[in-house]
Amino acid sequence: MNIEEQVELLMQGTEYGDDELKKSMTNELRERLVIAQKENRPLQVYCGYDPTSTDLHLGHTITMRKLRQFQDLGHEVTFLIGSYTALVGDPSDKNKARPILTEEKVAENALTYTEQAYRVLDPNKTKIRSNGEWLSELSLIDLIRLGQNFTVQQFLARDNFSNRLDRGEPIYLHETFYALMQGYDAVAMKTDVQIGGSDQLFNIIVAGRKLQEALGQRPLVGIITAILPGTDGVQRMSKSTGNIVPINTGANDMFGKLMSVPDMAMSLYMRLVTRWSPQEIDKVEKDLAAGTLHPRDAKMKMASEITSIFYGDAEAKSAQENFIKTFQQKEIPDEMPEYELQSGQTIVDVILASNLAESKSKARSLIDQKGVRLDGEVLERGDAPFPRPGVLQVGKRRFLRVK
RNA sequence: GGGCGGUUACCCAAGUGGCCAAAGGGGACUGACUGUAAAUCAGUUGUCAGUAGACUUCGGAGGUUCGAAUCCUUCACCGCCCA
Repeated sequence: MNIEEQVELLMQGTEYGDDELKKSMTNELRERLVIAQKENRPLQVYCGYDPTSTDLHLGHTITMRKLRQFQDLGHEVTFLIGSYTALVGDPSDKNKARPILTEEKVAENALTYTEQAYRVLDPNKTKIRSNGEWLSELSLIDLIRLGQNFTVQQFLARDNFSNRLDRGEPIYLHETFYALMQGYDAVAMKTDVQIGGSDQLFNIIVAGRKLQEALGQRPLVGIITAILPGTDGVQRMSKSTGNIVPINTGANDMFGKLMSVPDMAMSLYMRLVTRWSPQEIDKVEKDLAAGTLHPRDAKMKMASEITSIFYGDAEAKSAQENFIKTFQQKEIPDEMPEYELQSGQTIVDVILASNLAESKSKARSLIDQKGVRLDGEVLERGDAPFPRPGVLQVGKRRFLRVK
C-alpha cells in the first residue's frame, strides 16, 4: 500500500468537528509516515482504555479496529490500560459520579478487557502496558510543572467544562488532572500517534501534544474516531442508553441486532467496525445510490462481515441463514428456549414462567394486542388453559418451544 | 457558615386537600404497512383480578385530616444566591 492509500485508510471514520484540524492532522500523519519510512522504523501508536466495565460492545471496538489497521501496516501498537487514570475517572463522559475502582478490580477488568480486544487486535503484535508504570512515579512537584503548561482558560474553553460551568454543575479540581495524566502517557511512551474517540479530542490534541512539545518531543498525530450510533441509529452506543450490540452475545443475536440498525447508520458501521477498505465501502455506497444494491442486502453483507470478525466465517454464515429463514421466510428458528408444560397452566402462566413477560398484566396486554401466537395461530384468551404443546411466539422475535 | 428552591412512574415534566394510578412529551412494547430499516396509523405502558373491582406508589420516617403527591414535623440527597 502506498503512503497515500495508507493515509486514506487510517483517516477513514475520523471526525474532528473541524475541517481545518482534520486537514492538518491528515498532513501530519502523512509526514509522519514518510519520516518513519525514511528512518525505517515503525510508528509508536497507542490508545488508552479505562477498564471500568467488562462488557464490551461494538462501540469499544472502534479504536481497536483503528489500532489493528496500524498493526497491519507494520507499526508498533500499545494497548494502554488506564490503571491509574481509572482511579480519577475521566470527566469527558461524566454524567454521574463514577465509583472509584480498587486496584484489584482494575486488574481483573483489564484481563477480560484484553481477552475481548484480541478478537480485533493481533495478539502477537500488541504491547500491553499500564499507565501506573510512570504515573505512580510522579511527584507533586512534577505535577505542578506539568500544570504550568496550561491555563485555566484552556480548560474552560473546552465544551464539557464550559457547559457544566454554564449550567452551574460542579467541576471538581481533580478532573483537570485527568487531561494532564493522559498527556503525560503520550510523553512517557514517546508517542507518534494516539487514537481516541471524539470525547478524547481535548485530552489528545490539546493535552498530549502540548506536553510533548513542552518536553522536547514532536507532538503526536491524533486520530479521532467518529462516534458509533447504537441500534436506534441516533444516540451513541452505550450501555445506559440500552442500544448496544454486545460482543459476547452470540452470532445469531449479533446478526439480528445489526439488521435492526437503521439504514442511516450503515455508513458509520461500515467505516468504524468492518475490516473493509475505503474503496470497498465506496463501491457499496455507489451501488446503493445507483439502486443496483438493495439496502437490505447491503446491510446483510455488513452484518455478516461484522459477525464474522467476532465469531468467524462459519458462524456468521449460519447466523445469516438462520436470519433469512426466520424473518424473511417466516419460518420457525432452529434454536429456541424450551419449556416443560405443567398441568393446569394457563397461557398467561406459561408466558410468565418462561420470562416472556415480566408480569401477568403485561402478559395479558400482549395477548389483548394479538401479539401471542401458538404455531402461528393467534391466542385470544390468556386465562384459558394452555391448549397443546407447540411453538409459542410472543411479539416478533421471542420464541418458546412448549413441550 | 447564612438565605432560598427542589426531590413525582424508564427519562423529562404537570399536578398545591377529594373529580389522581396521577396531564403532556420522549422512550419502550404490540398490531397494520415493510426490508426485524425509516416514515406513517392504531393501541398498551404500577400490581393483582374473567371487563367498569381491589391493592400499592409521588425521596425516607412520623403526624394533621373523614380524606394527602398536595398541609405540618423531621431525616437524607441535590441545586441556586451570599460569604
